Amino acid sequence: MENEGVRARARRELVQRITDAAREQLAQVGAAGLSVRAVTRELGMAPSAVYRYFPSRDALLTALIVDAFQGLADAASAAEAAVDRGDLTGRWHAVFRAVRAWGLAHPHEFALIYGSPVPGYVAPEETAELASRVSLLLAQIACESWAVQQGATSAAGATDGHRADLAAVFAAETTQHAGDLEGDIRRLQGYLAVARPDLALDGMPGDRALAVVDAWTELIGCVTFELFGHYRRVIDARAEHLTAVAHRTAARAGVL
Amino acid sequence: MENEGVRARARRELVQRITDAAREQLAQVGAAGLSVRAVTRELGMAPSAVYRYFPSRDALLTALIVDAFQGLADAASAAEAAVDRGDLTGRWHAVFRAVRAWGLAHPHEFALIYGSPVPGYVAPEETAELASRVSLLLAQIACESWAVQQGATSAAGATDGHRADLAAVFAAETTQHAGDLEGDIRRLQGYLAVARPDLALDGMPGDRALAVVDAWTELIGCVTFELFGHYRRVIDARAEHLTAVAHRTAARAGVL
DNA sequence: TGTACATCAGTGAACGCGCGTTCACTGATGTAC
DNA sequence: TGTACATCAGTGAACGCGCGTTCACTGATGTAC
Repeated sequence: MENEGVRARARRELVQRITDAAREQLAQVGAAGLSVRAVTRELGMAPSAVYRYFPSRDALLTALIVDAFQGLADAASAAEAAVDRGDLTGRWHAVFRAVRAWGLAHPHEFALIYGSPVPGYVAPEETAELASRVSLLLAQIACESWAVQQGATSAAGATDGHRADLAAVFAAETTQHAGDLEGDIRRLQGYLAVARPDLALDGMPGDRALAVVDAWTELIGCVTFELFGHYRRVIDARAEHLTAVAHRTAARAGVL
Repeated sequence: MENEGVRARARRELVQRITDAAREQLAQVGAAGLSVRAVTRELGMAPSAVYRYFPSRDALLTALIVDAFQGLADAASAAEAAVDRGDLTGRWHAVFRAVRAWGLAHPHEFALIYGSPVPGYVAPEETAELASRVSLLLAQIACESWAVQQGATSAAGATDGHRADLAAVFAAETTQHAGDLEGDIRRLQGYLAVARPDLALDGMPGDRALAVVDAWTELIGCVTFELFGHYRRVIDARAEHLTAVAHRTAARAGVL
Protein backbone atom coordinates (compact mmCIF):
# COMPACT_ATOMS: atom_id res chain seq x y z
CA MET A 1 0.00 0.00 0.00
CA GLU A 2 2.49 2.56 1.17
CA ASN A 3 5.12 1.34 -1.24
CA GLU A 4 2.62 1.47 -4.02
CA GLY A 5 1.89 5.00 -2.86
CA VAL A 6 5.53 5.90 -3.35
CA ARG A 7 5.52 4.74 -6.95
CA ALA A 8 2.18 6.39 -7.58
CA ARG A 9 3.41 9.67 -6.15
CA ALA A 10 6.58 9.54 -8.23
CA ARG A 11 4.39 8.92 -11.23
CA ARG A 12 2.13 11.82 -10.46
CA GLU A 13 5.09 14.10 -9.93
CA LEU A 14 6.69 13.14 -13.22
CA VAL A 15 3.44 13.61 -15.11
CA GLN A 16 3.41 17.05 -13.54
CA ARG A 17 6.99 17.77 -14.55
CA ILE A 18 6.29 16.67 -18.10
CA THR A 19 3.19 18.80 -18.51
CA ASP A 20 4.98 21.75 -16.90
CA ALA A 21 7.85 21.45 -19.34
CA ALA A 22 5.39 21.03 -22.21
CA ARG A 23 3.52 24.13 -21.09
CA GLU A 24 6.77 26.05 -20.99
CA GLN A 25 7.61 24.91 -24.49
CA LEU A 26 4.10 25.77 -25.62
CA ALA A 27 4.61 29.30 -24.32
CA GLN A 28 7.75 29.61 -26.41
CA VAL A 29 6.89 27.98 -29.74
CA GLY A 30 3.12 27.55 -29.77
CA ALA A 31 1.01 24.46 -30.17
CA ALA A 32 2.12 23.57 -33.68
CA GLY A 33 5.77 23.49 -32.64
CA LEU A 34 5.28 21.50 -29.47
CA SER A 35 7.42 18.38 -29.70
CA VAL A 36 7.88 15.40 -27.43
CA ARG A 37 11.61 15.46 -28.01
CA ALA A 38 12.01 19.08 -26.97
CA VAL A 39 10.07 18.40 -23.79
CA THR A 40 12.28 15.47 -22.85
CA ARG A 41 15.38 17.43 -23.74
CA GLU A 42 14.26 20.07 -21.26
CA LEU A 43 13.84 17.38 -18.62
CA GLY A 44 17.12 15.65 -19.43
CA MET A 45 15.53 12.33 -20.21
CA ALA A 46 15.19 10.06 -23.21
CA PRO A 47 12.40 10.89 -25.71
CA SER A 48 10.98 7.42 -25.32
CA ALA A 49 10.47 7.91 -21.57
CA VAL A 50 7.43 10.09 -22.19
CA TYR A 51 5.59 7.09 -23.57
CA ARG A 52 5.42 5.61 -20.07
CA TYR A 53 3.14 8.53 -19.18
CA PHE A 54 1.41 9.61 -22.36
CA PRO A 55 0.49 7.24 -25.18
CA SER A 56 1.14 9.87 -27.85
CA ARG A 57 1.91 13.49 -28.56
CA ASP A 58 -1.80 14.13 -28.99
CA ALA A 59 -2.50 12.86 -25.49
CA LEU A 60 0.06 15.29 -24.14
CA LEU A 61 -1.61 18.08 -26.08
CA THR A 62 -4.98 17.07 -24.71
CA ALA A 63 -3.60 17.31 -21.19
CA LEU A 64 -2.43 20.84 -21.93
CA ILE A 65 -5.81 21.80 -23.33
CA VAL A 66 -7.58 20.43 -20.29
CA ASP A 67 -5.13 22.26 -18.04
CA ALA A 68 -5.69 25.49 -19.93
CA PHE A 69 -9.46 25.29 -19.64
CA GLN A 70 -9.07 24.50 -15.99
CA GLY A 71 -6.59 27.29 -15.39
CA LEU A 72 -8.76 29.89 -17.06
CA ALA A 73 -11.94 28.75 -15.34
CA ASP A 74 -10.21 28.56 -11.97
CA ALA A 75 -8.85 32.08 -12.36
CA ALA A 76 -12.28 33.41 -13.31
CA SER A 77 -14.01 31.52 -10.51
CA ALA A 78 -11.53 32.66 -7.90
CA ALA A 79 -11.80 36.29 -8.94
CA GLU A 80 -15.57 36.11 -8.97
CA ALA A 81 -15.74 34.36 -5.63
CA ALA A 82 -13.66 37.10 -4.01
CA VAL A 83 -16.35 39.69 -4.66
CA ASP A 84 -19.19 40.34 -2.22
CA ARG A 85 -22.13 38.13 -3.28
CA GLY A 86 -24.54 41.02 -3.34
CA ASP A 87 -22.37 43.06 -5.70
CA LEU A 88 -23.59 41.47 -8.92
CA THR A 89 -22.03 43.92 -11.36
CA GLY A 90 -18.81 43.66 -9.37
CA ARG A 91 -18.82 39.90 -9.83
CA TRP A 92 -19.55 40.29 -13.56
CA HIS A 93 -16.66 42.71 -13.97
CA ALA A 94 -14.39 40.43 -11.97
CA VAL A 95 -14.97 37.61 -14.46
CA PHE A 96 -14.16 39.89 -17.38
CA ARG A 97 -10.99 41.19 -15.76
CA ALA A 98 -9.84 37.73 -14.73
CA VAL A 99 -10.30 36.23 -18.18
CA ARG A 100 -8.32 39.04 -19.77
CA ALA A 101 -5.59 38.85 -17.14
CA TRP A 102 -5.27 35.11 -17.58
CA GLY A 103 -5.13 35.50 -21.34
CA LEU A 104 -2.38 38.10 -21.12
CA ALA A 105 -0.44 35.91 -18.70
CA HIS A 106 -0.88 32.74 -20.79
CA PRO A 107 -1.28 33.85 -24.42
CA HIS A 108 -0.32 30.54 -25.99
CA GLU A 109 -2.57 28.57 -23.69
CA PHE A 110 -5.38 30.97 -24.51
CA ALA A 111 -4.67 30.50 -28.21
CA LEU A 112 -4.68 26.77 -27.65
CA ILE A 113 -8.26 26.76 -26.45
CA TYR A 114 -9.76 29.72 -28.31
CA GLY A 115 -7.53 29.97 -31.38
CA SER A 116 -7.44 27.80 -34.48
CA PRO A 117 -8.37 24.20 -33.79
CA VAL A 118 -5.36 21.90 -34.01
CA PRO A 119 -5.78 20.06 -37.33
CA GLY A 120 -6.73 16.43 -36.94
CA TYR A 121 -7.34 16.88 -33.26
CA VAL A 122 -10.76 16.23 -31.79
CA ALA A 123 -11.56 17.46 -28.31
CA PRO A 124 -12.56 14.71 -25.90
CA GLU A 125 -15.97 14.96 -24.28
CA GLU A 126 -14.52 15.91 -20.92
CA THR A 127 -13.37 19.28 -22.23
CA ALA A 128 -16.94 20.36 -23.08
CA GLU A 129 -17.78 20.71 -19.42
CA LEU A 130 -14.60 22.61 -18.62
CA ALA A 131 -15.02 24.83 -21.65
CA SER A 132 -18.31 26.22 -20.47
CA ARG A 133 -17.37 27.02 -16.91
CA VAL A 134 -16.69 30.67 -17.73
CA SER A 135 -19.94 31.22 -19.55
CA LEU A 136 -21.83 29.40 -16.83
CA LEU A 137 -20.28 31.76 -14.32
CA LEU A 138 -21.69 34.72 -16.22
CA ALA A 139 -25.01 32.96 -16.63
CA GLN A 140 -25.31 32.37 -12.91
CA ILE A 141 -24.71 36.02 -12.13
CA ALA A 142 -27.40 36.98 -14.62
CA CYS A 143 -29.78 34.46 -13.10
CA GLU A 144 -29.20 35.66 -9.56
CA SER A 145 -29.72 39.18 -10.77
CA TRP A 146 -33.01 38.22 -12.33
CA ALA A 147 -34.10 36.44 -9.18
CA VAL A 148 -33.23 39.44 -7.04
CA GLN A 149 -35.11 41.76 -9.35
CA GLN A 150 -38.15 39.53 -9.12
CA GLY A 151 -37.98 39.85 -5.37
CA ALA A 152 -38.53 36.13 -5.15
CA THR A 153 -38.08 34.26 -1.89
CA SER A 154 -34.78 32.89 -3.17
CA ALA A 155 -32.89 36.17 -3.12
CA ALA A 156 -29.15 36.83 -2.95
CA GLY A 157 -28.97 35.73 0.67
CA ALA A 158 -30.19 32.25 -0.09
CA THR A 159 -27.70 31.75 -2.89
CA ASP A 160 -24.63 32.43 -0.80
CA GLY A 161 -22.13 29.68 -1.20
CA HIS A 162 -24.13 27.90 -3.84
CA ARG A 163 -22.02 25.96 -6.26
CA ALA A 164 -23.68 24.60 -9.34
CA ASP A 165 -23.19 20.92 -10.05
CA LEU A 166 -21.74 21.19 -13.52
CA ALA A 167 -21.84 17.48 -14.15
CA ALA A 168 -25.56 17.51 -13.55
CA VAL A 169 -25.95 20.42 -15.93
CA PHE A 170 -24.21 18.52 -18.68
CA ALA A 171 -25.95 15.28 -17.95
CA ALA A 172 -29.23 17.09 -18.52
CA GLU A 173 -30.18 16.15 -22.05
CA THR A 174 -32.80 18.23 -23.69
CA THR A 175 -35.34 15.80 -25.06
CA GLN A 176 -36.91 18.05 -27.63
CA HIS A 177 -35.02 20.43 -29.84
CA ALA A 178 -36.70 22.49 -32.49
CA GLY A 179 -33.52 23.53 -34.29
CA ASP A 180 -34.37 27.20 -34.21
CA LEU A 181 -33.14 29.95 -31.93
CA GLU A 182 -36.18 29.54 -29.68
CA GLY A 183 -35.17 25.94 -29.17
CA ASP A 184 -31.61 26.97 -28.31
CA ILE A 185 -32.92 29.43 -25.77
CA ARG A 186 -35.10 26.81 -24.16
CA ARG A 187 -32.18 24.43 -23.90
CA LEU A 188 -29.99 27.12 -22.37
CA GLN A 189 -32.71 27.86 -19.86
CA GLY A 190 -32.86 24.16 -19.14
CA TYR A 191 -29.17 24.16 -18.30
CA LEU A 192 -29.65 27.10 -15.99
CA ALA A 193 -32.60 25.51 -14.22
CA VAL A 194 -30.43 22.51 -13.44
CA ALA A 195 -27.44 24.64 -12.49
CA ARG A 196 -29.40 26.78 -10.09
CA PRO A 197 -32.43 24.89 -8.80
CA ASP A 198 -32.45 27.28 -5.84
CA LEU A 199 -33.60 30.14 -8.07
CA ALA A 200 -37.06 30.56 -9.52
CA LEU A 201 -36.18 31.18 -13.15
CA ASP A 202 -39.45 30.15 -14.78
CA GLY A 203 -40.41 33.60 -15.95
CA MET A 204 -36.97 34.67 -17.12
CA PRO A 205 -37.20 36.01 -20.66
CA GLY A 206 -35.19 34.28 -23.36
CA ASP A 207 -33.27 37.34 -24.40
CA ARG A 208 -31.45 37.28 -21.07
CA ALA A 209 -29.99 33.89 -21.91
CA LEU A 210 -29.00 35.19 -25.33
CA ALA A 211 -27.49 38.29 -23.76
CA VAL A 212 -25.23 36.04 -21.69
CA VAL A 213 -24.10 34.13 -24.77
CA ASP A 214 -23.42 37.45 -26.48
CA ALA A 215 -21.47 38.72 -23.49
CA TRP A 216 -19.39 35.56 -23.40
CA THR A 217 -18.73 35.80 -27.14
CA GLU A 218 -17.74 39.44 -26.83
CA LEU A 219 -15.52 38.82 -23.82
CA ILE A 220 -13.56 36.07 -25.52
CA GLY A 221 -13.65 38.02 -28.76
CA CYS A 222 -12.14 41.10 -27.13
CA VAL A 223 -9.35 39.19 -25.43
CA THR A 224 -8.66 37.24 -28.61
CA PHE A 225 -8.52 40.42 -30.67
CA GLU A 226 -6.15 42.00 -28.18
CA LEU A 227 -3.88 38.94 -28.01
CA PHE A 228 -3.89 38.28 -31.74
CA GLY A 229 -3.14 41.89 -32.65
CA HIS A 230 -6.43 42.87 -34.26
CA TYR A 231 -6.85 45.88 -31.99
CA ARG A 232 -3.56 47.39 -33.14
CA ARG A 233 -4.22 50.95 -34.30
CA VAL A 234 -7.81 50.50 -33.20
CA ILE A 235 -8.03 50.15 -29.44
CA ASP A 236 -4.98 50.99 -27.32
CA ALA A 237 -6.67 51.38 -23.95
CA ARG A 238 -7.47 47.69 -23.75
CA ALA A 239 -8.21 47.43 -20.05
CA GLU A 240 -10.45 50.46 -20.15
CA HIS A 241 -12.15 49.16 -23.26
CA LEU A 242 -12.87 45.79 -21.71
CA THR A 243 -14.30 47.48 -18.65
CA ALA A 244 -16.63 49.43 -20.92
CA VAL A 245 -17.64 46.22 -22.69
CA ALA A 246 -18.26 44.53 -19.34
CA HIS A 247 -20.41 47.46 -18.32
CA ARG A 248 -22.54 47.33 -21.47
CA THR A 249 -22.90 43.56 -21.58
CA ALA A 250 -23.88 43.47 -17.91
CA ALA A 251 -26.65 45.96 -18.55
CA ARG A 252 -27.94 43.91 -21.50
CA ALA A 253 -27.92 40.75 -19.42
CA GLY A 254 -29.91 42.52 -16.76
CA VAL A 255 -27.07 42.54 -14.23
CA LEU A 256 -27.54 45.76 -12.33
CA MET B 1 7.84 44.31 -75.16
CA GLU B 2 5.31 41.79 -76.32
CA ASN B 3 7.71 38.94 -75.84
CA GLU B 4 8.45 40.20 -72.39
CA GLY B 5 4.70 40.29 -71.91
CA VAL B 6 4.53 36.60 -72.71
CA ARG B 7 7.05 35.70 -70.05
CA ALA B 8 5.42 38.04 -67.59
CA ARG B 9 2.02 36.50 -68.21
CA ALA B 10 3.38 33.00 -67.82
CA ARG B 11 4.92 34.12 -64.59
CA ARG B 12 1.69 35.61 -63.32
CA GLU B 13 -0.22 32.49 -64.25
CA LEU B 14 2.20 30.22 -62.45
CA VAL B 15 2.15 32.39 -59.33
CA GLN B 16 -1.61 31.98 -59.52
CA ARG B 17 -1.39 28.21 -59.91
CA ILE B 18 0.99 27.97 -56.97
CA THR B 19 -1.15 30.04 -54.63
CA ASP B 20 -4.25 28.14 -55.76
CA ALA B 21 -2.61 24.82 -54.99
CA ALA B 22 -1.36 26.20 -51.68
CA ARG B 23 -4.84 27.39 -50.81
CA GLU B 24 -6.20 23.97 -51.61
CA GLN B 25 -3.62 22.35 -49.37
CA LEU B 26 -4.38 24.89 -46.67
CA ALA B 27 -8.03 23.88 -46.83
CA GLN B 28 -7.04 20.28 -46.25
CA VAL B 29 -4.31 20.39 -43.63
CA GLY B 30 -4.39 23.88 -42.16
CA ALA B 31 -1.70 26.53 -41.97
CA ALA B 32 0.69 24.60 -39.75
CA GLY B 33 0.81 21.69 -42.17
CA LEU B 34 1.22 23.75 -45.32
CA SER B 35 4.39 22.63 -47.04
CA VAL B 36 6.21 23.79 -50.15
CA ARG B 37 6.86 20.22 -51.19
CA ALA B 38 3.22 19.20 -51.03
CA VAL B 39 2.27 22.18 -53.16
CA THR B 40 4.80 21.32 -55.84
CA ARG B 41 3.76 17.69 -55.71
CA GLU B 42 0.23 18.80 -56.47
CA LEU B 43 1.50 20.79 -59.43
CA GLY B 44 3.82 18.06 -60.67
CA MET B 45 6.93 20.17 -60.45
CA ALA B 46 10.17 20.10 -58.53
CA PRO B 47 10.13 21.54 -54.98
CA SER B 48 12.91 23.92 -55.88
CA ALA B 49 10.86 25.49 -58.67
CA VAL B 50 8.76 27.42 -56.17
CA TYR B 51 11.81 29.45 -55.23
CA ARG B 52 11.66 31.17 -58.61
CA TYR B 53 8.39 32.71 -57.45
CA PHE B 54 8.51 32.92 -53.69
CA PRO B 55 11.68 33.46 -51.68
CA SER B 56 10.50 31.26 -48.83
CA ARG B 57 7.63 29.33 -47.35
CA ASP B 58 6.76 32.36 -45.23
CA ALA B 59 6.37 34.50 -48.33
CA LEU B 60 3.93 31.97 -49.73
CA LEU B 61 2.02 32.04 -46.46
CA THR B 62 1.94 35.82 -46.56
CA ALA B 63 0.42 35.68 -50.04
CA LEU B 64 -2.29 33.38 -48.73
CA ILE B 65 -2.99 35.70 -45.82
CA VAL B 66 -3.26 38.70 -48.10
CA ASP B 67 -5.54 36.72 -50.41
CA ALA B 68 -7.72 35.68 -47.51
CA PHE B 69 -8.13 39.24 -46.25
CA GLN B 70 -8.92 40.34 -49.76
CA GLY B 71 -11.36 37.52 -50.38
CA LEU B 72 -13.27 38.18 -47.19
CA ALA B 73 -13.36 41.93 -47.72
CA ASP B 74 -14.39 41.56 -51.34
CA ALA B 75 -17.22 39.22 -50.40
CA ALA B 76 -18.45 41.62 -47.73
CA SER B 77 -18.12 44.65 -50.02
CA ALA B 78 -19.93 42.98 -52.87
CA ALA B 79 -22.80 41.86 -50.67
CA GLU B 80 -23.10 45.28 -49.13
CA ALA B 81 -22.94 47.05 -52.47
CA ALA B 82 -25.80 44.95 -53.79
CA VAL B 83 -28.21 46.44 -51.27
CA ASP B 84 -30.16 49.61 -51.92
CA ARG B 85 -28.10 52.52 -50.53
CA GLY B 86 -30.97 53.88 -48.52
CA ASP B 87 -31.55 50.55 -46.74
CA LEU B 88 -28.94 51.04 -44.04
CA THR B 89 -29.93 48.13 -41.81
CA GLY B 90 -30.13 45.95 -44.92
CA ARG B 91 -26.56 46.87 -45.78
CA TRP B 92 -25.45 46.17 -42.20
CA HIS B 93 -27.09 42.75 -42.24
CA ALA B 94 -25.58 42.01 -45.64
CA VAL B 95 -22.09 42.49 -44.23
CA PHE B 96 -22.83 40.16 -41.34
CA ARG B 97 -24.27 37.48 -43.59
CA ALA B 98 -21.45 37.75 -46.10
CA VAL B 99 -18.71 37.44 -43.48
CA ARG B 100 -20.33 34.34 -42.04
CA ALA B 101 -20.93 32.81 -45.46
CA TRP B 102 -17.32 33.41 -46.47
CA GLY B 103 -16.10 31.92 -43.21
CA LEU B 104 -18.18 28.78 -43.68
CA ALA B 105 -16.98 28.46 -47.26
CA HIS B 106 -13.31 29.04 -46.37
CA PRO B 107 -12.85 27.88 -42.78
CA HIS B 108 -9.09 27.42 -42.94
CA GLU B 109 -8.55 30.77 -44.59
CA PHE B 110 -10.72 32.36 -41.95
CA ALA B 111 -8.68 30.61 -39.26
CA LEU B 112 -5.54 31.85 -40.97
CA ILE B 113 -6.50 35.49 -40.50
CA TYR B 114 -8.57 35.37 -37.32
CA GLY B 115 -7.24 32.29 -35.56
CA SER B 116 -3.99 31.76 -33.69
CA PRO B 117 -1.14 33.83 -35.09
CA VAL B 118 1.40 31.70 -36.94
CA PRO B 119 4.39 31.47 -34.58
CA GLY B 120 7.38 33.47 -35.71
CA TYR B 121 5.36 35.13 -38.41
CA VAL B 122 4.90 38.90 -38.45
CA ALA B 123 2.25 40.43 -40.66
CA PRO B 124 3.60 42.91 -43.18
CA GLU B 125 2.28 46.45 -43.05
CA GLU B 126 0.20 46.00 -46.18
CA THR B 127 -2.14 43.59 -44.42
CA ALA B 128 -3.20 46.20 -41.87
CA GLU B 129 -5.16 48.10 -44.48
CA LEU B 130 -6.80 44.97 -45.86
CA ALA B 131 -7.58 43.72 -42.38
CA SER B 132 -9.74 46.68 -41.53
CA ARG B 133 -11.84 46.80 -44.68
CA VAL B 134 -14.70 44.89 -43.06
CA SER B 135 -14.83 47.05 -39.96
CA LEU B 136 -14.56 50.17 -42.09
CA LEU B 137 -17.53 48.96 -44.08
CA LEU B 138 -19.59 48.77 -40.90
CA ALA B 139 -18.26 52.11 -39.77
CA GLN B 140 -19.31 53.80 -42.97
CA ILE B 141 -22.85 52.50 -42.67
CA ALA B 142 -22.99 53.81 -39.12
CA CYS B 143 -21.66 57.17 -40.26
CA GLU B 144 -24.15 57.50 -43.08
CA SER B 145 -26.88 56.56 -40.68
CA TRP B 146 -25.78 59.29 -38.31
CA ALA B 147 -25.63 61.82 -41.12
CA VAL B 148 -29.10 60.92 -42.29
CA GLN B 149 -30.46 61.19 -38.77
CA GLN B 150 -28.92 64.63 -38.44
CA GLY B 151 -30.77 65.62 -41.57
CA ALA B 152 -27.62 67.30 -42.75
CA THR B 153 -27.19 68.54 -46.32
CA SER B 154 -25.04 65.51 -47.07
CA ALA B 155 -27.77 62.91 -46.81
CA ALA B 156 -27.99 59.44 -48.31
CA GLY B 157 -28.47 60.80 -51.79
CA ALA B 158 -25.15 62.59 -51.80
CA THR B 159 -23.25 59.51 -50.63
CA ASP B 160 -24.35 57.28 -53.47
CA GLY B 161 -21.41 55.65 -55.08
CA HIS B 162 -18.92 57.03 -52.63
CA ARG B 163 -15.90 54.84 -52.10
CA ALA B 164 -13.60 55.69 -49.26
CA ASP B 165 -9.93 56.05 -50.09
CA LEU B 166 -8.54 53.52 -47.67
CA ALA B 167 -4.94 54.41 -48.33
CA ALA B 168 -5.68 57.96 -47.26
CA VAL B 169 -7.36 56.70 -44.12
CA PHE B 170 -4.31 54.75 -43.15
CA ALA B 171 -1.90 57.46 -44.09
CA ALA B 172 -3.71 59.72 -41.67
CA GLU B 173 -1.53 59.64 -38.59
CA THR B 174 -3.04 60.89 -35.41
CA THR B 175 -0.61 63.41 -34.03
CA GLN B 176 -1.73 63.35 -30.44
CA HIS B 177 -2.71 60.24 -28.60
CA ALA B 178 -3.67 60.27 -24.96
CA GLY B 179 -3.49 56.50 -24.42
CA ASP B 180 -6.93 56.28 -22.90
CA LEU B 181 -10.20 55.16 -24.43
CA GLU B 182 -11.14 58.75 -25.19
CA GLY B 183 -7.99 59.02 -27.26
CA ASP B 184 -8.83 55.83 -29.11
CA ILE B 185 -12.28 57.16 -29.90
CA ARG B 186 -10.85 60.41 -31.23
CA ARG B 187 -8.45 58.52 -33.46
CA LEU B 188 -11.25 56.30 -34.77
CA GLN B 189 -13.31 59.40 -35.51
CA GLY B 190 -10.27 60.80 -37.28
CA TYR B 191 -10.16 57.75 -39.54
CA LEU B 192 -13.83 58.15 -40.32
CA ALA B 193 -13.52 61.83 -41.11
CA VAL B 194 -10.85 60.98 -43.67
CA ALA B 195 -12.79 58.02 -45.01
CA ARG B 196 -15.97 59.97 -45.52
CA PRO B 197 -15.18 63.67 -45.96
CA ASP B 198 -18.56 64.00 -47.67
CA LEU B 199 -20.35 63.50 -44.36
CA ALA B 200 -20.54 66.02 -41.55
CA LEU B 201 -19.49 63.84 -38.65
CA ASP B 202 -18.30 66.50 -36.25
CA GLY B 203 -21.04 66.01 -33.70
CA MET B 204 -21.11 62.23 -33.80
CA PRO B 205 -20.86 60.89 -30.26
CA GLY B 206 -17.93 58.67 -29.39
CA ASP B 207 -20.01 55.74 -28.29
CA ARG B 208 -21.11 55.22 -31.88
CA ALA B 209 -17.52 54.58 -32.90
CA LEU B 210 -17.15 52.18 -30.00
CA ALA B 211 -20.40 50.47 -30.92
CA VAL B 212 -18.96 49.77 -34.36
CA VAL B 213 -15.81 48.25 -32.86
CA ASP B 214 -18.00 46.14 -30.59
CA ALA B 215 -20.14 45.02 -33.51
CA TRP B 216 -17.08 44.08 -35.50
CA THR B 217 -15.66 42.15 -32.54
CA GLU B 218 -18.94 40.34 -32.00
CA LEU B 219 -19.35 39.53 -35.70
CA ILE B 220 -15.92 37.96 -35.98
CA GLY B 221 -16.34 36.42 -32.54
CA CYS B 222 -19.60 34.74 -33.52
CA VAL B 223 -18.24 33.33 -36.78
CA THR B 224 -15.08 32.20 -35.01
CA PHE B 225 -17.06 30.48 -32.26
CA GLU B 226 -19.22 28.73 -34.84
CA LEU B 227 -16.26 27.62 -36.96
CA PHE B 228 -14.11 26.55 -34.02
CA GLY B 229 -16.89 24.58 -32.36
CA HIS B 230 -17.50 26.73 -29.30
CA TYR B 231 -21.21 27.02 -30.02
CA ARG B 232 -21.68 23.25 -29.92
CA ARG B 233 -24.49 22.45 -27.49
CA VAL B 234 -24.98 26.19 -27.07
CA ILE B 235 -26.28 27.73 -30.28
CA ASP B 236 -27.52 25.46 -33.03
CA ALA B 237 -29.50 27.98 -35.07
CA ARG B 238 -26.37 29.81 -36.14
CA ALA B 239 -27.77 31.79 -39.05
CA GLU B 240 -30.73 32.93 -37.01
CA HIS B 241 -28.47 33.78 -34.11
CA LEU B 242 -26.17 35.89 -36.24
CA THR B 243 -29.15 37.73 -37.67
CA ALA B 244 -30.25 38.52 -34.14
CA VAL B 245 -26.76 39.74 -33.29
CA ALA B 246 -26.70 41.90 -36.42
CA HIS B 247 -30.03 43.35 -35.41
CA ARG B 248 -28.88 44.25 -31.90
CA THR B 249 -25.48 45.59 -32.91
CA ALA B 250 -27.05 47.73 -35.63
CA ALA B 251 -29.37 49.30 -33.12
CA ARG B 252 -26.48 50.05 -30.77
CA ALA B 253 -24.47 51.61 -33.59
CA GLY B 254 -27.43 53.82 -34.42
CA VAL B 255 -28.12 52.09 -37.73
CA LEU B 256 -31.87 52.25 -38.09
C1' DT C 1 13.27 -11.60 7.67
C1' DG C 2 14.77 -13.59 3.27
C1' DT C 3 14.43 -15.15 -1.17
C1' DA C 4 12.30 -15.71 -6.08
C1' DC C 5 9.71 -13.56 -9.09
C1' DA C 6 6.93 -9.87 -11.40
C1' DT C 7 6.31 -5.24 -12.41
C1' DC C 8 7.75 -0.96 -13.60
C1' DA C 9 10.88 3.28 -15.02
C1' DG C 10 13.96 4.83 -17.98
C1' DT C 11 17.72 4.15 -21.65
C1' DG C 12 19.71 4.47 -26.13
C1' DA C 13 19.83 3.09 -30.63
C1' DA C 14 17.28 2.81 -34.57
C1' DC C 15 13.13 3.10 -37.94
C1' DG C 16 11.30 5.94 -41.68
C1' DC C 17 9.55 10.22 -42.66
C1' DG C 18 8.88 14.86 -44.58
C1' DC C 19 10.52 19.15 -44.28
C1' DG C 20 12.91 23.91 -46.23
C1' DT C 21 16.46 25.24 -48.85
C1' DT C 22 20.78 25.19 -51.87
C1' DC C 23 23.20 24.41 -56.01
C1' DA C 24 25.08 23.15 -60.33
C1' DC C 25 22.84 21.88 -64.42
C1' DT C 26 20.12 21.95 -68.96
C1' DG C 27 17.07 23.92 -72.33
C1' DA C 28 14.22 27.33 -73.72
C1' DT C 29 13.06 32.13 -74.36
C1' DG C 30 14.29 36.75 -75.19
C1' DT C 31 17.83 40.69 -76.62
C1' DA C 32 21.40 43.28 -79.22
C1' DC C 33 23.79 44.01 -83.25
C1' DT D 1 16.69 38.11 -91.08
C1' DG D 2 20.55 35.81 -88.71
C1' DT D 3 23.72 35.08 -85.31
C1' DA D 4 26.04 35.50 -80.44
C1' DC D 5 25.03 36.21 -76.08
C1' DA D 6 22.31 36.95 -71.75
C1' DT D 7 18.47 35.89 -69.08
C1' DC D 8 15.24 33.03 -67.26
C1' DA D 9 12.40 28.56 -65.92
C1' DG D 10 12.61 24.39 -64.21
C1' DT D 11 15.20 19.97 -62.86
C1' DG D 12 17.01 16.61 -59.79
C1' DA D 13 20.13 15.40 -56.49
C1' DA D 14 21.71 16.45 -52.17
C1' DC D 15 22.32 18.99 -47.49
C1' DG D 16 21.09 18.64 -42.62
C1' DC D 17 17.42 18.68 -39.63
C1' DG D 18 13.96 17.34 -36.19
C1' DC D 19 10.19 14.75 -35.70
C1' DG D 20 6.99 10.63 -33.49
C1' DT D 21 7.34 6.19 -32.30
C1' DT D 22 9.17 1.31 -31.55
C1' DC D 23 11.89 -2.04 -29.28
C1' DA D 24 15.04 -4.81 -26.83
C1' DC D 25 17.57 -3.82 -22.83
C1' DT D 26 19.03 -2.86 -17.82
C1' DG D 27 18.26 -1.77 -13.08
C1' DA D 28 15.42 -0.60 -9.59
C1' DT D 29 11.21 -1.09 -6.95
C1' DG D 30 7.54 -3.71 -5.25
C1' DT D 31 5.03 -8.47 -4.19
C1' DA D 32 4.20 -13.26 -2.59
C1' DC D 33 5.47 -16.93 0.08
